[in-house]
Amino acid sequence: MAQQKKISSKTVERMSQYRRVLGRLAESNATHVYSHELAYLCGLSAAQVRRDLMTIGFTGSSARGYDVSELLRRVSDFLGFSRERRLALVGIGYLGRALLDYFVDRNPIFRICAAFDADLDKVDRVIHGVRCYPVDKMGEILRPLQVQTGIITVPASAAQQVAFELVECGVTGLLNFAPVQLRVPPGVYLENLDLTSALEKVAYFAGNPADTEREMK
Amino acid sequence: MAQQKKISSKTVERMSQYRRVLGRLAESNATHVYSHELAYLCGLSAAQVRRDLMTIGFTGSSARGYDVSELLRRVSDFLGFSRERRLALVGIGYLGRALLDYFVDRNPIFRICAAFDADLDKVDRVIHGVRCYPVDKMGEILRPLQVQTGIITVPASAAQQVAFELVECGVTGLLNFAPVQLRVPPGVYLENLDLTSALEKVAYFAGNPADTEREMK
DNA sequence: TTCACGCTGTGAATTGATTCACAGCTACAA
DNA sequence: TTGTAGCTGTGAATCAATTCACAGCGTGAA
Ligand SMILES: NC(=O)c1ccc[n+]([C@@H]2O[C@H](COP(=O)([O-])OP(=O)(O)OC[C@H]3O[C@@H](n4cnc5c(N)ncnc54)[C@H](O)[C@@H]3O)[C@@H](O)[C@H]2O)c1
Ligand SMILES: NC(=O)c1ccc[n+]([C@@H]2O[C@H](COP(=O)([O-])OP(=O)(O)OC[C@H]3O[C@@H](n4cnc5c(N)ncnc54)[C@H](O)[C@@H]3O)[C@@H](O)[C@H]2O)c1
Repeated sequence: MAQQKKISSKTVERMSQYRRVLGRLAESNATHVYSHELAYLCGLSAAQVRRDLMTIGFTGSSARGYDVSELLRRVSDFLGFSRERRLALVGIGYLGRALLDYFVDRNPIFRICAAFDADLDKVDRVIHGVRCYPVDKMGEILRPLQVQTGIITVPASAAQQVAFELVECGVTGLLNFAPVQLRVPPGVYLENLDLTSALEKVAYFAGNPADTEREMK
Repeated sequence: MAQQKKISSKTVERMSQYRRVLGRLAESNATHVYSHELAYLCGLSAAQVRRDLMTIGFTGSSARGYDVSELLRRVSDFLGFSRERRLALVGIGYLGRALLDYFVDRNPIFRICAAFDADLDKVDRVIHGVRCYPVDKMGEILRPLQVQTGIITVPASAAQQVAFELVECGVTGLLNFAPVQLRVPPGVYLENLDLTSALEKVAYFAGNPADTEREMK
């Protein structure tokens, strides 16, 4: 079950994109895709796609390309869609609620199963279909469910404490939206999604068209 | 006023982070920072910080490090905080509202000045302090204000059309949250923020601790 | 049955980003 | 005044990601 080669985070991210467009292709009854088609739909190069599929050992046919449904299954397996994955969200503010609304019921085996907030007005009810608990119930709820992934949408001042508690509860992957650099023990994966930096970056290039050049990833 | 060397998008993103932590440092009355301190606060290496500051030609003192307020001013200038920047948001759903709530009034010279939606129930009022207009008023509103940056938070099915319209209105930088690969003409900067991929990536590494290894960027 | 086209799989090359490593400087201590 | 510890600025080295380029194959056409 061990991974032979190490998989880069970029590759995993692209797998998620492949999965999405393969889903659409499957819905439109396409049976095969060429690497250049998949690439186009994802905004990548054909060589990139072939390289990625190589890393998960998927192989296509030289004349017909890749079998859509087979590849979809393979990519889904790779991403862990074969067994249920449970996620938790902490911080039911504007952003937390947007995420709950979006992700709940979107995929039954990849689901946010609990939300937490320090504000007692927001807890002990169901928001967008997810049970909301006070933060001090975290361990009690998360441990038995073996939740592995946590989403942090609390203010920056509370984020480190929340991260620490989530890790204590057995979470090994964190998606952090708070604008602070969190410290996590080795073995815990941390991904920061910094909306402010992203926006300032876009504004920078919008205002400096000379730099935009070939910056179109 | 032209950029001599090309600036990478990664560097710009880090500039935004530097700006944030420099702001905090200034508030706490720190007068100087060493590259390794700034690096620690941003989760980067000291060499990286020095390299970045080199690209904007900022230079510190070998014994006291960098002057906080001077560097803050310099980085802010670099990012374009010296003149007002106007942004527009299209799609006043959950995510759009979260962004409006967060970015409005946070910085008066870097501001979302208009929001648009196709749903007539959502327009012609003020949400979180921002005027909301019907989509067909886009040109009329954006052109005179010289809005350069657009945020797209509409459903995937509408995103390409919205992107096209924004570009028509003179926008040269787009931050897209919709899970589709948009096509924009050369010279327009496009940044995709794909929350689903980000989440699936975290879930992947949460479930494959072996791969987490040195993946801690 | 044979041919030719256009695709895949993949080493090798390239490009880009990050880190190393160290010369040179500066403030402070003695 | 001199010594020194610890920092910056930066060329060179390394490491990571992407692209090139092409051998080899499978399919459909003739
Ligand atoms: N909304 C955005 O567009 C946006 C943009 C950039 C960054 N962010 C960051 O994302 C995070 C969330 O943003 P938001 O707009 O949803 O904020 P918000 O203020 O609307 O929500 C924060 C929520 O966290 C809860 N909370 C506070 N302390 C807590 C604790 N210790 N434990 C559990 N819950 C706690 C609050 O009760 C609140 O419900 C913030 O860190 C913010 O800086 C948001
Ligand atoms: N909310 C999340 O957490 C999340 C996660 C992943 C991806 N996304 C993506 O972000 C985007 C926005 O998500 P959301 O949850 O806010 O969606 P939402 O459905 O709550 O809001 C979409 C808004 O866009 C408006 N709209 C629809 N067509 C339009 C058009 N042609 N012109 C202008 N406005 C139009 C709708 O009236 C609505 O107000 C979607 O593309 C979604 O896939 C959101």
